[in-house]
Amino acid sequence: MNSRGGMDKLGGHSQMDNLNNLDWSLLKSFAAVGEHGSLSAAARATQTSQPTISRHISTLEQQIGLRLFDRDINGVALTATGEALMGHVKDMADAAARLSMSLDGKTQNLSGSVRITASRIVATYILPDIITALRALEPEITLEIVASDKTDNLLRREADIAIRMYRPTQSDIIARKVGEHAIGMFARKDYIKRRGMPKTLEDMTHHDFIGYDRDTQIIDGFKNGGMEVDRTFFAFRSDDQVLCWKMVLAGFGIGFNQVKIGEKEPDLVRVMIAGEVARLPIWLAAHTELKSSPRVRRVFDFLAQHLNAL
Amino acid sequence: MNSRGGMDKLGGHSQMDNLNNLDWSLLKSFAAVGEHGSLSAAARATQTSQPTISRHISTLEQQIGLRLFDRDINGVALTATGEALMGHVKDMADAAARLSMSLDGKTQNLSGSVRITASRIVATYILPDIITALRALEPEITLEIVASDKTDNLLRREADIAIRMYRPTQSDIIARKVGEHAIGMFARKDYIKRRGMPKTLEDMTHHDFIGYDRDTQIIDGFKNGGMEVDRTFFAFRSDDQVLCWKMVLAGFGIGFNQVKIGEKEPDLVRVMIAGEVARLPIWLAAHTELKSSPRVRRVFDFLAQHLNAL
DNA sequence: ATTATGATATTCAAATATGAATAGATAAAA
DNA sequence: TTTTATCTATTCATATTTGAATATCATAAT
Repeated sequence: MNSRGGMDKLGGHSQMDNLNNLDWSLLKSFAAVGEHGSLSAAARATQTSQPTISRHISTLEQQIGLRLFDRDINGVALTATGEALMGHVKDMADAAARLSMSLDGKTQNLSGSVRITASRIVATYILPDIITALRALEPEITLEIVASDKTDNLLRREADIAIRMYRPTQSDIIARKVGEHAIGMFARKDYIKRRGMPKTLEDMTHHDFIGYDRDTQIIDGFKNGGMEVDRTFFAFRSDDQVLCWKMVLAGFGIGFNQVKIGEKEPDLVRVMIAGEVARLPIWLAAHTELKSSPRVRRVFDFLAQHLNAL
Repeated sequence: MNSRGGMDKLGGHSQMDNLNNLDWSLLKSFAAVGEHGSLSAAARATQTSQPTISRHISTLEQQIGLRLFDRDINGVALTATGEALMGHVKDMADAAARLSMSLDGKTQNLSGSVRITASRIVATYILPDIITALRALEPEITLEIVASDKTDNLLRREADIAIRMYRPTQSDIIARKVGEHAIGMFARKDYIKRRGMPKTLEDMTHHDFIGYDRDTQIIDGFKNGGMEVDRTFFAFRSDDQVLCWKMVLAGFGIGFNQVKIGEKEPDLVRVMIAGEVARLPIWLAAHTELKSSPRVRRVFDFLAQHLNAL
């Protein structure tokens, strides 16, 4: 088209015309760059190429006559202007995500993919069996698991279904509590042989514990059991739950995990002092718009049923 | 690009990919068609061409696998699906409009155009003098007047500034009451010569009145003056205020208008029975995002000052 | 009957946008 | 130091998109 070129001619309201009639494709690229932090990442996310994104941003900046990003070699950073405008573009992206989800509910077939987000522990030790069973029943459904301990954004459809260990709070979300997992203490058999099996709370002070850095659930569990501990109580700390579990499997000391997971490991033995350390609720969450998608609903219900059975 | 073509191949989640990564240009066209009611009108509004819009809609429908519009020879009508999705697309359009307005505030020069919406009466009889004066002071500013008795949508930037005879209620709007206009009765001199000048409320029942069809302000004014009338009291009714005024100028009977306007007509004479018939407030309104636009602010303040002086 | 108007779909030459390849530049890793 | 991995910008042949022109149909006005 030649309308863009035509705007360049001199005239009182040429700029006004441009501002009022921006190309939404450029805005989409702008949103993607703002969200992913680099032109390349935005290109990957939008399934285009980096030169395309680069030109889109340049064109947009030229049309509005303002710089949106400071470029340097490491990537791009929003200018103050870009920051101010990003809010509006994000609103557009949110609406687009809702559209996409609503759309999904209108295609009345099961085939397609469903993206599930879960903590790395759950994704690694619990989901494989469940989704294998589901896949056998529903071969039309492709499953994708995002194993991440950060909170994914269901409102943006970073995932279709989230499995969480706390009550979801975002609005526009349907959530269902599907069960609870007991948390227990485990150690490798040879570690216990070497250091002895603790029988009382007092015994525990002579052992090496593996715990989480910022997550206070374990500490709270001890408190409920009648033992005051703080972060320094742990000989090893990390917020990477899988790493913590690997430390237990390596025989470093006593660590924590869901009872069902620990009991599956033949090399480990459960350390029982005062029953369960804690009980974690299991919540399933999905976006409201997706409740009419038969595919997502099928997976949601299946997960609810099987997580409950544990 | 070839990514669109690539989506057509068979595969479990080919559709999913499409839905999640829609082309925002197509959505813009969809929004425009939904808003303007025809492909051609949408093409005019988006400054593209009708074939482009037609293809955009077709492509979008093909990608999502659902029909959005029923076409017939008179134009297009949203399907149930289209209706459901239109809400989300409108959200995008609203966000885009806010972006555009916010953007306007960031270009720190006065040049550009400002669109003012006002009733046809105000646009015809009051604004010309004011904007002529403004234009002399600010030659960089281009002014555009949308003379319309329907309520324009400031949230969508159908206008930058609205002059209204009632308190604006939309949110995200800044409004300022800038004055009041007295409403009086006027008739052509030869009509009065022929039919006599009414002196009392009683006299008025022997005259032909020109009034509005649905607008009850005049009727309310009579009520306040102590005279109960209803719609049938008027010998001629129309909601087109300019047409009503033309009827007065043609000598059909006694009509209503702002005193300042009526007094300017040499052929007319004011009919005074119980003082003013009514007082109408004058409000100026603009979108909050525009308060930082120097151009719009300049016009807003100028209008406030000069409408107040009347 | 006839014309004028306004709607959408289709065709095709021309304008435009795209991505693979490449260059250049930095930071981290070996 | 060299290598590797990431960035962004640019080039250019190619694929895509665009709009003027046109066809076709329905309705309104003359």
